[in-house]
Amino acid sequence: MAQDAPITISSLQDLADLAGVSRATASRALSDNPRISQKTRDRVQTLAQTHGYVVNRRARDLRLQRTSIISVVFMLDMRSKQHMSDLFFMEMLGAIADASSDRDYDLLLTHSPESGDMDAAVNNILQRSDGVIFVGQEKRHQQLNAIAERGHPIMVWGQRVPGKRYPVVGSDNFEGGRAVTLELLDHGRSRIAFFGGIDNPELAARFSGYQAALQERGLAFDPQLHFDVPFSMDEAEAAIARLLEQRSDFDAVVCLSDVMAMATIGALQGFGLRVPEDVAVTGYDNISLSAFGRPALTTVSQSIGMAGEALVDGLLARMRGESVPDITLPAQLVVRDSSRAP
Amino acid sequence: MAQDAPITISSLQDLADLAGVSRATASRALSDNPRISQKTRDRVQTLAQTHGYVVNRRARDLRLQRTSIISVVFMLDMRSKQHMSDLFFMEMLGAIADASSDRDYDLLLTHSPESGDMDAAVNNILQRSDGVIFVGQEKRHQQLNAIAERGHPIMVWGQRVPGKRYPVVGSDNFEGGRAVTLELLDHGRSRIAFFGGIDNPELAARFSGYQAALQERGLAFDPQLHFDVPFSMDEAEAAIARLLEQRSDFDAVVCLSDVMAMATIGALQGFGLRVPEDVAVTGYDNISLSAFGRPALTTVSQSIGMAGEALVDGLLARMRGESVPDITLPAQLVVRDSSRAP
DNA sequence: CTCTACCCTGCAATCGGTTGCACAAATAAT
DNA sequence: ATTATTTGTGCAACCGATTGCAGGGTAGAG
Repeated sequence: MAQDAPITISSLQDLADLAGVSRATASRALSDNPRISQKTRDRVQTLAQTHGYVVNRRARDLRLQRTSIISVVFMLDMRSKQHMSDLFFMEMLGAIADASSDRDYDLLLTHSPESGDMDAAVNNILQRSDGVIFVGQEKRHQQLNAIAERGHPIMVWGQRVPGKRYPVVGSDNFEGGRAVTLELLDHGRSRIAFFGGIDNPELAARFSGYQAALQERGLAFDPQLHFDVPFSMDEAEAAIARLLEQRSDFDAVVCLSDVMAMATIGALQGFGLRVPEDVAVTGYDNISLSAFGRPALTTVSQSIGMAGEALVDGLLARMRGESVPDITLPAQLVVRDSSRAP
Repeated sequence: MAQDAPITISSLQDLADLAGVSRATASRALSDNPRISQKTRDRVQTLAQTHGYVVNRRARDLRLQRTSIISVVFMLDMRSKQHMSDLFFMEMLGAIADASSDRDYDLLLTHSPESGDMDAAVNNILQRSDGVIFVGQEKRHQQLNAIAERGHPIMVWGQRVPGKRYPVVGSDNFEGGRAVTLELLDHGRSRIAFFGGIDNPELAARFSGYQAALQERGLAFDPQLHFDVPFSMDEAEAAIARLLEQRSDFDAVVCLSDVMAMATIGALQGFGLRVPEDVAVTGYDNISLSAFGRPALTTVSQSIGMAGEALVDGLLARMRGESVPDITLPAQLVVRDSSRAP
């Protein structure tokens, strides 16, 4: 502590010189290689500490044939306009960023893959990073399979779909859809509409849960009560407004996302209907804003923090060549005012 | 096209062999070095094209003593709980990500710097990247100055403060605060409260704009009408609720963020007041959700896309050693229902 | 006192590029 | 025809690490 370093020490060679050993020994000492005597290891490590030396990652990566970078690709279907601005994606990004940072990997955030040249884009990404996490599988199931079969380490946030060749982390969408529907059914609602497209596996699973809940309580599913509402808020609100002019013979709405639920509440109120007195509304995702709408939103919470860790850990395992089991995280019902009994 | 490559070509050496030149020549040919004959350049480049060869970034970076990485640090003050979940930050992140990706730089997203060890964290970050973009200066002005003086390339999203030694990109917070206040004043409001802490330069500038607007219309500023509301929604709503029990002798509220405005509207409605009939409310940031609340939010739009580009371009210029002027982007008033005339 | 065994440490190649300098071939000048 | 100049390539060092293999020291056995 007392002897402050007169020279700056920026390379392994400098450190080795200072310790009076060779570069090789210094390298081994830093990585606690047992071939180096304990005494030497301690000395080198202490020296590194006090002089604030850290290994140059790029050089190490070059030698070790890797990048220490994980890419994240958000599979946003442009058609459905489920934009980055959807808070759920942002919170997921935060979770993945934290998890990868903890494990000493950098995060490469890639812009949404365009329609056609997905393959080229993916190749580019794979060159720049050691592995890729895809958030959402949308309708790209085939492409994901192709990438996985080419031997590239990937993990996918999404739903287990038959015939998939890649490991998946997802939340229990079926159970989530079921739970939220049962909550409504068991609190006096009986004509429950379902808002949202079900053209990707995750959403389809929530829809199945919704149908299952109806069946469990002895109600028949009425196809008339399912509406394919777009994800983006402006389109959603317009679509719902249009819908309300035609019919409003329901006393509850299950929405596919919190954002959509907020749009729905807006449209309903604009139409003179009270929430939850006239119509109960539920969302999905439990984004941080959902507690503060008027009324506060009943929703389903996905374990985003755990998801981030599972995705990153899974990817690291894949990179080591291990096989990774699918993981289904619990979906937890969060009951708030918007689904109160009428 | 016809002659498909039998061998995979993954290194510059491979490419050189294929072209029948040395590694050095191949390297120069790819970078259009005039010392290499046009004929050779074309041949090598075509070969690289058809075989899908791209240079290994890490190797090049190692040689060129750089990283091709830009770090982004969100200066979130933990005390004020202005969390990542605030959409404004997320949208800013997206803009920076797009801009840096366009310029062929990767983005390193770093977790919020903890209270004390900021210096260590920053050093670490600087080792990993060529430059840093700080979003928000909070009360870290001194630290930013110190970093800039050490010669590290940085750019800051924030407010021009006296004595700063780093280039800043920011929006016209004074004008934004002024415009939104004038809008209220000119539409029948006279007792206008201001919600939010002003303990960082950006927020202070909005507050100044608010005061200036009052003065322009001949009204005195009443300190009683300024409330230091926390940024996080739950705390904000609670604080506002508490406040309303004490006094409600105002007919409008200027809020420091859209999120805060939504909390305010919630609290007001919960208190039986109508928005905008009884109290008008305005936000700031124009996040994508703000158009869909009930009522839709009057707010101030910051040019986030331009900001991302300006920050990245500025940083690249700093990295080249150029000096960079401060940039103030326009703040644009967006009028919606929440500020309609009573 | 010499020989074998074991423990540490260092030499040097390698990862995949970039670039100063030298050199050979082609062209121009005398 | 010989020398000076330009032009196009290649050699080899370098960026900062990791690691197989070989060699120097020391200790224990004979």
